Amino acid sequence: MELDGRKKVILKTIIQNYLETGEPVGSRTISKCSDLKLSSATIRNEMSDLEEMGYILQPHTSSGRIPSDKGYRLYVDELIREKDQEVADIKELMIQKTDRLEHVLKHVVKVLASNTNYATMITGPTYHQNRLKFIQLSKVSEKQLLAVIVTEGNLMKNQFLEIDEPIDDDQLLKLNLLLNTQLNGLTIGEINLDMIRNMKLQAGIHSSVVGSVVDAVADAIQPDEEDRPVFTSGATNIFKYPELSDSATASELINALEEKKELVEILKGSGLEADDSPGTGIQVYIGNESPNAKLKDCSMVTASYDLGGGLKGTIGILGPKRMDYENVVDNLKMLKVQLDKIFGDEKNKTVQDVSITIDAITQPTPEEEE
Amino acid sequence: MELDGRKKVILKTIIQNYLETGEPVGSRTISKCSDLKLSSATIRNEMSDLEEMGYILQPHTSSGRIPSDKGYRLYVDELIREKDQEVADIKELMIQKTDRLEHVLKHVVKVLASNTNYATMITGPTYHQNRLKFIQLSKVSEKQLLAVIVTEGNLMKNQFLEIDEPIDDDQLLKLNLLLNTQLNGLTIGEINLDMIRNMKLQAGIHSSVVGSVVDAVADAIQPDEEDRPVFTSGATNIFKYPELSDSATASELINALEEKKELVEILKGSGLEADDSPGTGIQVYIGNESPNAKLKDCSMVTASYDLGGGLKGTIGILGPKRMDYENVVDNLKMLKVQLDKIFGDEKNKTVQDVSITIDAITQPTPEEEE
DNA sequence: TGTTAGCACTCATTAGATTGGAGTGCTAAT
DNA sequence: ATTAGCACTCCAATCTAATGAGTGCTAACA
Repeated sequence: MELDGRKKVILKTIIQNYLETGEPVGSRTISKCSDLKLSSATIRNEMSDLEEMGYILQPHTSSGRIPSDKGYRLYVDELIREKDQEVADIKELMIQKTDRLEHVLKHVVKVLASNTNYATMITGPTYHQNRLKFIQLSKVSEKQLLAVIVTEGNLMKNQFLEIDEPIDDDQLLKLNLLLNTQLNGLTIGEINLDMIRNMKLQAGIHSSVVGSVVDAVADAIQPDEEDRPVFTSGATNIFKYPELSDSATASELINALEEKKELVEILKGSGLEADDSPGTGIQVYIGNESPNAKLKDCSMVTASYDLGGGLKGTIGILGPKRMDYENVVDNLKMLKVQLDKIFGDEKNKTVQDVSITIDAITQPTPEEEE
Repeated sequence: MELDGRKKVILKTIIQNYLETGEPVGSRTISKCSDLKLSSATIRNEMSDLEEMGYILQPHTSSGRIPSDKGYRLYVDELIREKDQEVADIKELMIQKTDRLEHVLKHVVKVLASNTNYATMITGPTYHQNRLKFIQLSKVSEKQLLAVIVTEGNLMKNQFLEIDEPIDDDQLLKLNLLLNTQLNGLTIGEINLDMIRNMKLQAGIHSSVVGSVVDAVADAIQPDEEDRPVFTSGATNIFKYPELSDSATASELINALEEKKELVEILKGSGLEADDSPGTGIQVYIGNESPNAKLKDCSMVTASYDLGGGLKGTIGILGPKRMDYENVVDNLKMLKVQLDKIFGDEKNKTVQDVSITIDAITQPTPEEEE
């Protein structure tokens, strides 16, 4: 059997109708609202075919049809192909310039959640290859040093170091010089034991400090994948969709949103695969296509964002299978544009804002616009 | 009418029974399981009295009785009085020494949630009066300075400052000296315009830098009450209690847990009032006693914790009114002991661990025990 | 006077039975 | 190829009756 034009139109109508109502849709409904002037009987025949082909299914004999995962998939693919052509028309999102990326991210999920009425999530960016840029040891008290480590993306980390014996200003200066000359511009992978031994040798009595600093560096430069920041919003939106709001399903979904670790896993995966479908970077998972079994009754749309400077993260939207894909995809595209607007223009500034969990940095040039 | 001993026993039995089952409890049940050898008829009379006094109520004519808020209140007050006498026997909680307080807090809510089967939340500590301890400006690049600001609790903040004209090492040293001598030991309230003007004068051409630094200081020292860290866990536990898991209620509760801002508000309030009931620092809100209308169908138990060094925060447990108060109170007490164990012994170390949102600090003396 | 047994009554819950209607599949006519 | 018509299916909503846990009250009892 072949999926001719008419079948496609009917399928599309069925899906759109189902997206709105959430109820199985019958032949008569289609016959009325579709542009095709066909009687319900004809539609029935077509629907019968569509069912045979696996695009729609019947919850029970003699109820209307609902789209199958395969049906959704066809619809979404088609939809996204169309969307690719259009230039997304950007309604202005109310993202204000805030002083920390963390805030922006929180804001983004919130806006997105209230815009779409689905649950949303976003992961903070990661750096591919983080290089050391600057190290500074300062003496805070007799036996305590403060190490400040700055990496290329201006990710910062502070750490106190206890020292056994006092160190004078001159020695500290030398130590700083040593650390900076030796380690500057390196990634964690490039620091080897040889170098460390070498440095320890040169540092003399303060070799233990070098060890501590290197440890701190390792930490700063390779931030825990484990507690990569994830923000979620609109979890309660799930309750707006009856098919998801029974106690068991809702519990499972909200649990999934709560388990940040799993969430990161899912979103990370999405980000990678996004390379497949070029152009948009938007991925749609329908039902069982999802990497996580918990989400088998939902759909999830993810998009990876890129703030330049190697900063990449992922946004996700979680909703029922009968999600308004069109709106969601639009929103995500719009969001990308917005983020670019905010962060894209000045590379330096962008990167500056980005020390997420690790540090609080305020906008260097405070252009107020509240 | 008077609340004699027998009535109290009966009330307690009713409540305990209801805590377990969640079902209205009838006279016959009480007559069987209570130690008092009384017939159901007698119990009925007593129950009738208790109802008249407002301690219990009937969902509808001819169903068993359930405790009213007033009944719970009596029970909880009595219970906590008892508990105060006992020394809580501490089952070892699986809190490991982690390297960041943030992790500890996250862990605590998680453990507590799985221990109690309720939803839990915790706010990070705040400082009452934050004093400046150390300021360091370093040159990162030609036109960029890095300001590191450390306050008394070792709360740290980094901030980049853009400068218009280059500054040489000597000048930087002077600037550092100036800032430290002038501002050291002050709270934000103590820095006045006069001082700033004075400093700007002394700084000469770099007066604008002083301004930026002072701004950064203000930020660091008075961290946003707004985005005080709050962690929640076990939100899905509410689905374990039928009386809370209908779609509307669940949605409202989970929403309440999601709205961190409101949550902080609630918990902050609790912390303050905790002074009333001395000794425990544990507060119980039953139903409408809660400061937030959203929680009117639940109970909430809060405890403020104190890590020394002016570090105070609040833990909260949210569950149905028929919450196992005894267990919850025990758990909270135990937790306090645990937290003290971890953080209490060495003041310095405690405070060190605490730069929560602002900075990542690892344990200065890494006593591994994994 | 406090306690108990017994009885009539209430009312939420449950299971069955009934019905209405939306929808299908099939067939025959157009 | 399309459509009208009819018989059939089955979910969902409504009603009914039965069940049973629980109460309040009264009268008897220690």
